[in-house]
Amino acid sequence: MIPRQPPEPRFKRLSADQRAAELVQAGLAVLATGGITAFTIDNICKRAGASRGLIGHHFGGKDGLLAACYAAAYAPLLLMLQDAGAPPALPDLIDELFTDRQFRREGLNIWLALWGEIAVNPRLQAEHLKHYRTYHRLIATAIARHRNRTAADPEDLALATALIALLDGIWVEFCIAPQEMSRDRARAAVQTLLTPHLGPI
Amino acid sequence: MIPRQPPEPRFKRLSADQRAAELVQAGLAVLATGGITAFTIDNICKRAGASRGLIGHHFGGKDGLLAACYAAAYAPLLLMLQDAGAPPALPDLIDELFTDRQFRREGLNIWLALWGEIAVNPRLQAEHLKHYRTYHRLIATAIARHRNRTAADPEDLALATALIALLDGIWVEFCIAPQEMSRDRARAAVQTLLTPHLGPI
DNA sequence: GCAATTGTTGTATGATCGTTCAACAAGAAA
DNA sequence: TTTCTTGTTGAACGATCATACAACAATTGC
Repeated sequence: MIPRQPPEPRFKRLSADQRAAELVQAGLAVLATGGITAFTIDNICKRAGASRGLIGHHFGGKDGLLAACYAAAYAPLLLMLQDAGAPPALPDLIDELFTDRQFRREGLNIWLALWGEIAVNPRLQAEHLKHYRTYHRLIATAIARHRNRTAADPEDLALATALIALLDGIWVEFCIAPQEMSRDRARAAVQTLLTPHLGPI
Repeated sequence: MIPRQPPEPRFKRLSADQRAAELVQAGLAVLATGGITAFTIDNICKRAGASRGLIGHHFGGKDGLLAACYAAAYAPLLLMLQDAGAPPALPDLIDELFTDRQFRREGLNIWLALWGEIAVNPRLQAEHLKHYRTYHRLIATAIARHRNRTAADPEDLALATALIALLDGIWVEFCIAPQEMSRDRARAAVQTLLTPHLGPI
């Protein structure tokens, strides 16, 4: 008599939150690797090791997952800016942006993939605005603190706008021409343009 | 007797160069409107008023057309920087970047669409490098001239790198959140960050 | 006019796309 | 155990994708 094994489960059953998180991670990985054109149901589900019906079930469709991926792309940045309740000191903040954790092609590629889509997709544009405003306010606060102000004045807000744009552009160049925009050059660009306004950082 | 009209030609026959140019223009229009995901044979040929076989015939396939579109996207910028044999004076150059001709969402959207693709497409990356180096050299030359130098020194090159990144980032923000990055704010950002190095512009 | 050239058309093809949904099964509750 | 809830599967569907190519026709050269 062969002892009967309990049959191997055909799939693993996750909580809705867990499964959603795995699909988002897979979506981000696909965006980083192949850009927005690789963001397909097949690619994502294969990467996540899940079946094709799940994206519809958990996100209502591909667009829903894309919006969730956008929020997830912002998460590490906002977390770093908020994890102590307030943004870190500006020099620390900038240091962090050039660590291996933040300054990685695999991570930054995601922004390029998403920006091209946000520019022509009103729903994602609305989604973006919320995250951007939080992000901008936190950067402006860090700048104001660095100047020993308690609240950000218009000058701080304008400088935050400029710094955000500069970082975006650095990420673009780093992703499309790494030979020309090394981490050192990127850092030097930020130093050079900010020092006259904020002192040596 | 009805006088026999010469039959209406069923299509207009263009020279290879003309047709190629029309397809490139249609491709750019599609990128500006719908991003890289709208860059399909059907969309492009419909926009160009041509049949679907032509992209294969003139460019060998969609990838060939995309590379041609990338070169065409750079053309207005490089033309502006070279049309007098040398780049314009730096203040004029920056003024031009904020005219209606250059600072338009329809035009700048094209960059966002392409960047997301270049980041994950080695062939386009190689294509990009050529154009970028020309672009960078011209900007650096304009900066050197503005400082009364005959040739660009390392400081000029670094500042050119920073300025290019800043412009890229401004274009990104302007395309994905026009409410937050108006033309005036964009201009102010460039002024604020460059003035300490180049004097009032 | 006539033949050669070459730009153009549009269908056929097979692959892949996003979505839907009925059947299923894993785990929780009874 | 049995029932119930709900996460999961995967096939089916119609739409759309890029490409190939044989037939065609506008123009050029003669």
